[in-house]
Amino acid sequence: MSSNSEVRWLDPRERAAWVRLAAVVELLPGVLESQLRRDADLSHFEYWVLSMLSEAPSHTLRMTALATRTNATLPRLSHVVQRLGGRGLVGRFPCPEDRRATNVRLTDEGWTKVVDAAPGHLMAVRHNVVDALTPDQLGQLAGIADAILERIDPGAAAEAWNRETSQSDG
Amino acid sequence: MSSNSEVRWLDPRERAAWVRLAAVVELLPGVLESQLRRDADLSHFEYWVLSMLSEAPSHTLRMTALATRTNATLPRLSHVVQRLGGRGLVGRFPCPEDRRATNVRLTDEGWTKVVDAAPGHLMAVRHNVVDALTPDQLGQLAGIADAILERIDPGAAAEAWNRETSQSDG
DNA sequence: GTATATTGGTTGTTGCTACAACTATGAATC
DNA sequence: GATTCATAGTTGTAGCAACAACCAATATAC
Repeated sequence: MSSNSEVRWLDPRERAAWVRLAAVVELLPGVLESQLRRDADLSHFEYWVLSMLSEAPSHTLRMTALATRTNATLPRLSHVVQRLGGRGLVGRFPCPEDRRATNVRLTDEGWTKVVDAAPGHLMAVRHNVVDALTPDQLGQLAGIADAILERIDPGAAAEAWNRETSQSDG
Repeated sequence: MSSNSEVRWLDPRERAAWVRLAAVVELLPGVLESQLRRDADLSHFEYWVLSMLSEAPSHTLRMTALATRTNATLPRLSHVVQRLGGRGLVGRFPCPEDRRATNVRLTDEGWTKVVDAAPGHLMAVRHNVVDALTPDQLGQLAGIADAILERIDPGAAAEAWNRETSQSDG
């Protein structure tokens, strides 16, 4: 089915980079996950959801907007928001302007939750990633991750970049 | 519970790097996963397992060794190997030297499977990662990922490095 | 030689995600 | 204004992973 002779295998440099990235991608989520689970009873994705809401005007976002900001599919987000709603951390109500849409808003309890969880999570991110790198490496990482994102999700990469450079658009 | 004033928040540079890495970590597995699932009916982890076996002497490895090489826990590996065994891709038999241990060996069918799946997977890795980066970035990535691995799993990082530099030890 | 601890692995339970099917609203076409 | 298509989101099902409990075999202590 496949003729090996035509395949460009990875040379040692390429292989070294790929094996290490694969290990990071495999292990890093688990590390952050267990810190949050232990200290705040939150999954990393749940934290990200609450965090994005906490940065939004009125602590409110539409499902679709929240989905793109969290790199999630809509079904996945829907389930997670349902669970968070059951715990009283967010509220859901139909959008008055477009009645297909639903708005998600952080409750007071949810706000408290993020504020309490943030320092610990930040410490974990610092310890395992940010503070492990030199300033040069930090800049390199942004460029590298950007290049990869451009391949795996061209639209989202560009959109996220826009959001970041103009924080206050609708 | 937490006094915000003492927390060192991420500055824009740090935040940019972290947000992008988080997105990569969130999205990359799914991309590779669906390519393998579609083309070879294999999860990325299953592929990794078969691949590690294919590189081992006699296509055989003990569970614990296979677990460290795939960054997996033993329970997870056990389930996966059971499924792969059910599909006839690997065989399990007790280790004669230590009867607590079990050896896993790639079957002929399993070997064929990896060989057929490898080119497509390699193309995906090239397209989404390796070929997206400049030679400089490739070197930087290895260093960055290494630094992160050193934090999130010190022992394994060192061990993997040893394996890589001396391919033929027992 | 027996008791205890450690190592190597398996099995069961629970929770989350992916995928697919479905409902409802809005927009577009005729 | 009825029909068709697209958009926004929910719900149900199946499969995988994490965690904990468990069993078996080996090493160690006495």
